[in-house]
Amino acid sequence: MKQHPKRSGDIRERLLDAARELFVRQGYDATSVRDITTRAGANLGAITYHFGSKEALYHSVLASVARPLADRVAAAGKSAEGPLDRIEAIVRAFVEHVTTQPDAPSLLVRELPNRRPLPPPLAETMKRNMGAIMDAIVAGQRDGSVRAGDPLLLTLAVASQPFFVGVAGRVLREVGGLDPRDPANRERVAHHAAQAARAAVANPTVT
Amino acid sequence: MKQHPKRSGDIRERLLDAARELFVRQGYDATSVRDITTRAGANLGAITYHFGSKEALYHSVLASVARPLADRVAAAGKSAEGPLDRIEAIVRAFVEHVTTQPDAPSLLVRELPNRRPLPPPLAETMKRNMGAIMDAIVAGQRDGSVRAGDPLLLTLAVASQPFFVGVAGRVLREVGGLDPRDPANRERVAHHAAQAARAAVANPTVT
DNA sequence: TGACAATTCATACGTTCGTATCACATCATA
DNA sequence: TATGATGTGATACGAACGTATGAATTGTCA
Repeated sequence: MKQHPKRSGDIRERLLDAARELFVRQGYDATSVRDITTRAGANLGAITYHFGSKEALYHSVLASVARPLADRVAAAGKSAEGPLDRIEAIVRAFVEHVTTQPDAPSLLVRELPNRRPLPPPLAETMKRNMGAIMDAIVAGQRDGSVRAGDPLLLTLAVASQPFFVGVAGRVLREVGGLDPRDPANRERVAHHAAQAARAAVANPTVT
Repeated sequence: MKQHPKRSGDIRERLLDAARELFVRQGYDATSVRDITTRAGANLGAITYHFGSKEALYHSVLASVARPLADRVAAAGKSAEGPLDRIEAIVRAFVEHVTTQPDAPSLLVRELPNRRPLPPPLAETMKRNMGAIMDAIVAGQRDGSVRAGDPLLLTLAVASQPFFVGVAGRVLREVGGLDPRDPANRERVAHHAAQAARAAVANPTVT
């Protein structure tokens, strides 16, 4: 395991952690390399040394956050049998991931309105997640369990649920006094989002 | 109409417009007062003079963008009769507003992950919009047209639809080649989101 | 028209930013 | 233990930032 001559992974990891927390909370521009290195207990030059630049560190953070989410969603998409159950499983996995770790949607959501192209790790995750959902939608339309309509729009209707939960968790907390990170509530929120997603795309003439 | 001794509203308006466009596209931090004043054809000091500070200008922009959306949604919430129709009308109004003018969700979505309190204009609009939806939900639960469940979570399921359309318009365009700003598609997207929202909260035992 | 307030302008100030520089410490290997 | 690569540290640099300042201009009333 010791590829590096020294055990250099230490500060590198701490930089990644500190950067993730700060980027999530304040965004890229509002977070200075001094903020990050101070919080990581590292020297000012550490980011340049380990990552080359602030932006490269940012992309590393994105990758470290987005990849696990996409993996988990992809796994959920393969677990269940029927298309509707698959959709529900995907949404549940998404919500559970996102309520324990809202980093990915927070970061993604800051990038979406930008004009610039999405950073590659985010774009890839987005594609994988929406692809998993759309596959289930198309399969469901074939066997009649999902109602007719543009698969892309139906996918959006499904994806919006868990995504919004991740981003609007703060609203739930402030307006409704309901913290989706609390394990007691998490199951309820996940169940609810999954049900809503299922109902939104299920074929009414069958259900 | 001329409250101001001079017709000073000219540059002031241009500053608001330029700032809105840039804040939407790049966010607050990535937009400098020099960007704004240059684009508005104004002097560097114009923002300080007319608004006092960059942040005050930002809040003015937020108010000018968020207020019309909340007004439109509130009006839509009063137009229809039954709770489900009201929900559908709200979502339609929301989507139509947001596809022609995605500024409000773009700005809001950048603020949501922040730790700091929401800027007042955004918080107020958020409250008004979610309140309008929740009113309809509660009414629908009373008359049985909306299924049982936490009204807050059902509200979230509804609000996520139009909101996500506003934010993910870019994704629709890039992944699916479907531009929701195109009037031809707008109606389809609005209809679709409204249907999805209705299906997500409708009482299945009745429908 | 003359005077005064409102506005626009050019420019300066102090701060913070990301990165570069180069000296120093640490450790594996010979 | 000498050596050389790897990592860490203190500090410097130039650029960009938001705002302040005071002069020049503009427009409106007496």
